[in-house]
Amino acid sequence: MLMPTSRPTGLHHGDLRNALLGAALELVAERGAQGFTLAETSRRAGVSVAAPYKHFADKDALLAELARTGYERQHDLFQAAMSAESDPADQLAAFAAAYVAFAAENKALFEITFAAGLEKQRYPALAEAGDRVLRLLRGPAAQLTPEIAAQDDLIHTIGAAAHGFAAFLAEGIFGEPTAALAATQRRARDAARKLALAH
Amino acid sequence: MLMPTSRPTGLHHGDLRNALLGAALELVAERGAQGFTLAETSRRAGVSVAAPYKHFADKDALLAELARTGYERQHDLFQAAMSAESDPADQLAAFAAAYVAFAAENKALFEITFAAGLEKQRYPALAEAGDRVLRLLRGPAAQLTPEIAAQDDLIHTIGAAAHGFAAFLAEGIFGEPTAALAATQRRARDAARKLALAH
DNA sequence: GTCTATACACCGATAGAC
DNA sequence: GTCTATCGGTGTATAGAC
Repeated sequence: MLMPTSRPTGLHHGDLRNALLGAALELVAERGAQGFTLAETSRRAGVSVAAPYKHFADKDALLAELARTGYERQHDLFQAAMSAESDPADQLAAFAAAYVAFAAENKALFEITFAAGLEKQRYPALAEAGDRVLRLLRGPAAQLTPEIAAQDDLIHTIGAAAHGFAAFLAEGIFGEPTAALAATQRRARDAARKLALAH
Repeated sequence: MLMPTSRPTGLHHGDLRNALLGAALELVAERGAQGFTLAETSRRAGVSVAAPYKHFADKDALLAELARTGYERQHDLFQAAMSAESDPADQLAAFAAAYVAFAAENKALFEITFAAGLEKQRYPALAEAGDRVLRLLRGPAAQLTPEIAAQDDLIHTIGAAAHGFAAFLAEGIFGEPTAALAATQRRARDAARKLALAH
C-alpha cells in the first residue's frame, strides 16, 4: 500500500523535550555550564531556535529541569550505595564514595546541580529534590548521635567533605578524573568514616 | 607659574591596569564569574572598550591575573593563620578555618581562583601561585607522618575538606554566608583536626 | 508543535587617528 | 595610551505563518 515515508509537518521526531535535555547535557559536558546556550542546544537537536520555547519557559527553566533530574539520580545512587551497608558510619562513608563517583561519571550533571547559579526559590521542585538528597544522611546521623544539632553538624560535615573531594577530582587536582577516581573514593570513604566515628 | 590643571591626553588617570582589575573584581562580585565581560569592565573603569587591550592580551589574561593575585592573598592569609599555631594538627585546622574565611570574605576572588575555568597551563605564573598555596600544608603534614605518600594523602584530605566547607558556605547551604561564617569555621577547624590526628 | 524571519542587545577584538 | 568607529559573530526571545 502507499504510505508517505514521512510527514514533513515538523522536522522533528516525537519527543523534542527529551532531545533538548540530552543535547543540553552534551553541550555542558563539552563546554561547561557557562558555555550552555539555548541556540546551540537547538542546533544540536536539529530544530530552530524558537522550538524550545514550546517546551521550556526560557533558558534557565531547561537548566533547572536538568538539575532536578541530576538530584534525582544522585538520590537513587546514594540510597543504593548506603543500603549496602548496615553500620551507620559505613553508610556515611558509602555516601561519600558514591558522591565522588557521581561527580566523576556525570561531570556535566554535577556541575549543573552545584554551580549552575540558578535561583532555587524560583524552582520549588528543584529545591525539594536537592533537600531529598541531603535527607538521606539523616538516618545514619540519628543512629550516631541523639541530638538534632549534632546530627545537623555531622550531616553538613560529611556532605562538605564529600563535596570537597568530588570538586577537587572534577577540577583535575588529583590528575585525570577517571584515573584518580578509585583512589579518591578510598580517601573520601576513609575521611567520612573518621569524621563519623569521632563525632 | 602657569601649569595646566590636567593634561587631557587621555581621559584616564595613571594606573588603568589596576583600575581595570578592580572594576573586574566588582563585576564578578555582582554577577558571578560567568557574568564578567571586558566591555562592562571598561565601562566601569570609564574607558573605551579598546583600552584594556593595551594592558591585557585578552579577556582571559585579565581574569588569570586576578586569579593569580587571589592565590597570593590566600598564601599570605593562610601562612599568617598557620604561624599562630605550633602544633601541626592545629596548623592544619587553622588553615581550614582561614580557607573558609577567605571564601566568605572574598567571594569573587574565591570564585575566580576555583571556578573560572581557565587553562592553567597557559598561565604558568597562575599555576605556580596555586601550587604555592598547597605547599603551605607540607610542613605540618611532614611533622605528622614520615612517608611522602601519606603526607600527600593528608594534604589532599585537609584541602578537600576545607574546600567543601568553603563551597557550601559560599553557595548559601549553611544560610547567609556572613552570618554562618563563624560556625562554619568552627566546623572546618574541628574536622581538619580530627582528620589530621586520625591520619 | 515547528518553522521562518526578525528585533534587539551584547560581546570580543581590531584598525587607524591623535 | 586612549579614543572613535566598526566588523563579525552570537545570543534571547517573540510574532506570525503553516
